[in-house]
Amino acid sequence: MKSGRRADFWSPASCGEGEAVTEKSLNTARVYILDVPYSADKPFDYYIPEDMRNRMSEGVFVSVPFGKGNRQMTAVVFGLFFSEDVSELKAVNRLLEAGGLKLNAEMRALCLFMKEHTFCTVGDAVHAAVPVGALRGMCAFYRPCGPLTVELNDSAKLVYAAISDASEEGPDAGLTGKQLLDRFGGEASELLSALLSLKVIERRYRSEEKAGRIYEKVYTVANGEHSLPTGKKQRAVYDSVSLSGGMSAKELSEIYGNCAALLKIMTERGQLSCREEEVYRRTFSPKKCAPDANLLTNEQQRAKDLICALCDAEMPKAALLYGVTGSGKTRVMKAVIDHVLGKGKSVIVLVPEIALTPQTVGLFSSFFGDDLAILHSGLSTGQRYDEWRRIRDGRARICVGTRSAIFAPFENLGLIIMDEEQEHTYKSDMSPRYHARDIARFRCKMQNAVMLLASATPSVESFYKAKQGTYTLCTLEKRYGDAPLPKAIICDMRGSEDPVSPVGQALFEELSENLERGEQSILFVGRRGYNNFATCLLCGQTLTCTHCSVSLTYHAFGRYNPRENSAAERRRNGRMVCHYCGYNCEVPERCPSCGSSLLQFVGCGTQMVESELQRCFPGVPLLRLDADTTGEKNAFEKKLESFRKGNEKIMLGTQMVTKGHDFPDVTLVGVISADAGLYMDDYRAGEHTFSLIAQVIGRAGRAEKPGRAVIQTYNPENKTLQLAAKQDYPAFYENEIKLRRSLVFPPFCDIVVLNISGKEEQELKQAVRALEGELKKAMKECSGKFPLVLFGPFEAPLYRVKDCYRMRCVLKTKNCKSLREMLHALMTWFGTTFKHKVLLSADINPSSL
DNA sequence: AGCACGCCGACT
DNA sequence: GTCGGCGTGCTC
Repeated sequence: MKSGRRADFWSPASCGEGEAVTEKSLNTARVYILDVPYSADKPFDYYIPEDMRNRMSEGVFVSVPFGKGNRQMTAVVFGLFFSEDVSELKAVNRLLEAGGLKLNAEMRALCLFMKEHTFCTVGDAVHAAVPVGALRGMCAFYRPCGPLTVELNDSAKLVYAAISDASEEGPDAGLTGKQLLDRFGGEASELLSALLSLKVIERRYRSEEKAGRIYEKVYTVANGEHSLPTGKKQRAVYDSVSLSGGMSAKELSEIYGNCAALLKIMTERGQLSCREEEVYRRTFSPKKCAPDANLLTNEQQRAKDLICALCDAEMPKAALLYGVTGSGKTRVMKAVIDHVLGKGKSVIVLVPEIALTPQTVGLFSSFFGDDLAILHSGLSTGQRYDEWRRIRDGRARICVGTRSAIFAPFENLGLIIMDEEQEHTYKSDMSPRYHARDIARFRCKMQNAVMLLASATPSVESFYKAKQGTYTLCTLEKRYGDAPLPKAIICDMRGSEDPVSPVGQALFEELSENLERGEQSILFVGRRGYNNFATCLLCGQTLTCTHCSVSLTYHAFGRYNPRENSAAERRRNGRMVCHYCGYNCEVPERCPSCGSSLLQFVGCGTQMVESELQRCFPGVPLLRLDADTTGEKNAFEKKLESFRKGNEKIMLGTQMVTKGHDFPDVTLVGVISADAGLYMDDYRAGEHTFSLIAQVIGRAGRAEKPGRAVIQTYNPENKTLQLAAKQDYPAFYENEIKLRRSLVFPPFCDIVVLNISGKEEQELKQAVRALEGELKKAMKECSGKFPLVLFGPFEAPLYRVKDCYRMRCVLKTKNCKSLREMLHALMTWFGTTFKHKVLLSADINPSSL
């Protein structure tokens, strides 16, 4: 372990790797137990039975007895050492060796780092870093130990026979405890332990079926001397096998039809030899194509050289590749990846969402073929496990994926790329609440690799670091082929002639023009569904979810005329849906709080825009892209492909339309309402809006044809919108950083959000009061050590979600060791005081407030 | 999280 | 005088 060993987690005297204690045998394991609550998440020491010592090493998984009831818990060995007195220690129960799962020094250090920085347990960190397929793959099964030597009674004989039969199938075959129970009922467990103690059968571990491995017969030309086959088909098969250096039975049958018998004969004759080889479930078919000349412009070449020089330094470095949309960031990235792979190192490429992986994968698989692995949460357990193992076993050298791919088990990382670095999806909002960027920095430090952030609209924090020189700044200013930036019009909707229509006059004219010219358009809508919400004109109440304190959104079943705005009409045509918990109900006829029938539907979502476009442009094929229409697998890619082919002339949708590949025929982009995110009570609202608008506009006119953009707003004088329309990031940044400095927001401080949630409102309030007291006490003790300002406690912006009430405290502070220690103590205290009735979580610099 | 220890109320 | 409530604290 290079670093990461801390006095608070390790007692320095007793932690010995290569220390003098190796003279004596390492009889003690220091482990972290998985699945314990935060307050019990600390190292525990266990005695290692002698017969286990030679197989024991740091990073292995073990099963240990824990607590008064000696429950069997899975644990990870973090240290091995010698103890004089082991009388107080319990013994490790068994080693969990199945699947060869082991956490190397880097991963162990990373888990401790995550514990310290995100206030999760080591177990949470391990679960984040290791795919479930590998973790839960510890499934016990029973096999006979050699020939039977003792007399058994009748029922024992039956059980033994069943186990023996099943084990014939292969080295990993046998019967599991559950299978035995199913077959022999309750007495099975007694018989089982009797047979085990007689050493008639043994217990072994293997991967569970679902995440297990798949094997295939692979044929190669036999080594020894042999006659060549004479038959025509045999000869053809033989030649194929010989030329390819090895083919699976499946591949051969695809070419030659059923040839199982033939293969068997040829193997028996000694012409071919057959071995079982593992096949990995792949998520895409790699197609390697001829290396592309990859000509870079001067500017791109300079950026590439700069980043490659960083990579060659073999030091932990970070760079920010900032380039306007269409400046060829991908080309630079590809060139740098080639350089790093050329040095024999591995690469991780992170993309912000699953929907974007197919594009990136498509692009990269054509370059890197089988060297590419994919990791994201959309894969099945088995697929993810297989891809993960391909990386670990050195069969893949580049990994593309979403946030969790940052844990790809490479041991010789040269480069980690984060595309669209500012995206909030890189921050996990479940425990462990890590930011992929922090994990990337940690891994780069451990492996002397380079972290490359890429974006057209970097986060203010990252750009600040680049300006400060913490990150090396590489700028791409020219658009590809010097294509001009789209001409953007800000359209004031306040004086709109038709206040009902979400499509203003300017946008309507531009759309008509584009349709006439046969060119494509993209419209961005802030929200899915139909209307934003329904309000009562009499009492002013808004229809809200019965489980969450959010307004319900009206979703129409099919076509709907926005002008027929009566509740009765809507009742027939749709339902009210909660976007947080999925709750849905009929449209009420009367206001639930005052009983009036004056329910008014306001705001607009994707469905409404779709209806309106159908009304404005009858017969024009439209493509709607939002979470409701991309439910099925691959729907997103299929729809994009269809649009690329020109099947539809107008595409409308949520965030999804803002990213993605270039559509050469798109010359017009419209933002239906740019105001949505502008005035949220989040200090990053401006940054999000800028990034979103700049990205949508960047979709227009990437090829020879110049692009236009229409931004509809009720705040035309807003500076962020004006700068976004001009794609002037530097000016936006200067503006924003001044604001952040004067109001003291990141990067000039760190923000900690303490979330307290519980099902019982009274208990929650009580816990919050206690927390406030404890916090103020801790603050007094810490005063002077680091800056700390407390805001709250107050109700969270979404006070109620899924029947859970949520309160929060916000701290403006500095993320330093003393702060983390204080929070650690606070979390431990809270956990033991309130148990699971009320939950406390700490989130440092959350993605949204 | 579980599980035990422990200190107060309603029963034999 | 005892059975059982769940508050508090520990788990190598």
